[in-house]
Amino acid sequence: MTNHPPSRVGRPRGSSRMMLEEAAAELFLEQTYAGTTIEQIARRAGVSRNTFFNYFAAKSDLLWVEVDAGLAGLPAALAECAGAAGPAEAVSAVERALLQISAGFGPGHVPWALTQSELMGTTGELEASALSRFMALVTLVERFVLARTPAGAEAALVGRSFAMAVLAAAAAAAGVWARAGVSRGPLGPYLQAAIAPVCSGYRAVHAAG
Amino acid sequence: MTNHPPSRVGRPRGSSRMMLEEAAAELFLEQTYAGTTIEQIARRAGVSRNTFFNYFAAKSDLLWVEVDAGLAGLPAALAECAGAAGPAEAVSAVERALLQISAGFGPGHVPWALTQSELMGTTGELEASALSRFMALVTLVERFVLARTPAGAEAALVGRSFAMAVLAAAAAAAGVWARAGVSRGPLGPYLQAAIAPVCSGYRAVHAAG
DNA sequence: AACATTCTTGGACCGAGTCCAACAATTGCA
DNA sequence: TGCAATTGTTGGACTCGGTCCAAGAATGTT
Repeated sequence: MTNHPPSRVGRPRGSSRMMLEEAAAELFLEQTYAGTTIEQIARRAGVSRNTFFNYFAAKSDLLWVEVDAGLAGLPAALAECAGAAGPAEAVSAVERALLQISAGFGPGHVPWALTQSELMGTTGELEASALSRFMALVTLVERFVLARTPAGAEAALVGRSFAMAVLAAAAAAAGVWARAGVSRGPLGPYLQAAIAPVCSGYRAVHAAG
Repeated sequence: MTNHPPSRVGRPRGSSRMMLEEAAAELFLEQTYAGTTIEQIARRAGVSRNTFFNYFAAKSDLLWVEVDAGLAGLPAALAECAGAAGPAEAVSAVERALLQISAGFGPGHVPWALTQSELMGTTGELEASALSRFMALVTLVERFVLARTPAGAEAALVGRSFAMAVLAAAAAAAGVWARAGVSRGPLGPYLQAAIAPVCSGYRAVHAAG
């Protein structure tokens, strides 16, 4: 990725990023997310508070490192299905792409954002960070579908509502999966059960329309 | 509601609440939401900053007064359809209840939260307030549906994902409607087109399952 | 009049996030 | 070897949303 050939001008970055993530993980376990301040995280990582903002734009970003990494594959997964011609095929492509992404999440490591989601509502930062990620995915999916939908009176509305509905269902699946405890298997089946009805519903609309 | 018979003990409230709303409305028009501080709102309303928090728990509450008022009717609208027996009927009841609520939103007054929704992402408070409201509705709808669903392996997952999907589609409809400009008619048709596919998709699952 | 109750207010405080100006560490070039 | 240019790090000051508390103001009750 950002694998600069070892010669780069300027002062090299410290090994701070991973240390910040680890320090945060420890502190979140000890004190919960809301109970730890950026100052504490930075200090435990042996770094100044300002350096923290050099690596993360917001405290809440720490909760989403794993999720963001997994979701970064969505554009590529969608591009693989770029051949999809009509709107119904586009819906199916989105369905497949989401399932493919979910394969990256095993029962072992559950992202912070999901485990601490029960504390959502107390802080508000969590909600904010969650929704901003959600909306980014929405525009991605929406664009993919609209590019494969003939223009029509309701095309924009249906495209956007499908994007939001299918991603909301996916989020629901992730939440239930995370709360399922140790017995949870892979995320895939949860996701499948959650989004299939949405997808088939919108496929029917496109087939009829 | 809080219609105390005129005699009540203690110092009476000033007429502050409406003045705060009006002051905020003016300032949001002049300076946008993010550009105005609570201090300014309070001062224009002729009230101290602390008094503001006596009426609103957060600055973002000001964006949702109309929406909250409209959405307050959802429990009642659902209760009207409480006779619904099975899960498929419950889905239809939710669909009807949402449409009934939407009748309260005409083309004239569009809530602040929707008009300023394009600025979402800059502040974060907006996202947080939006998601917390969304999740409140989710648990409402989820409970309504689950109470009418026979227990089963996937019942919880399907119930929650339906709730989130249908409300996400509804939110999409509200967003598109708000952005439609002066030519927008009533919200109802938008909502109808957005949530119908979701509802029919989940109805099919329940009919088959 | 004294009192309980409720609203209002000022002030102090916290934490997230921004901005800026200094400083440190490195590469590249004379 | 020394001198830029570049980039990361740091401290400090600042803004703003939100919380907390203690004092005061305005009412009803006894």
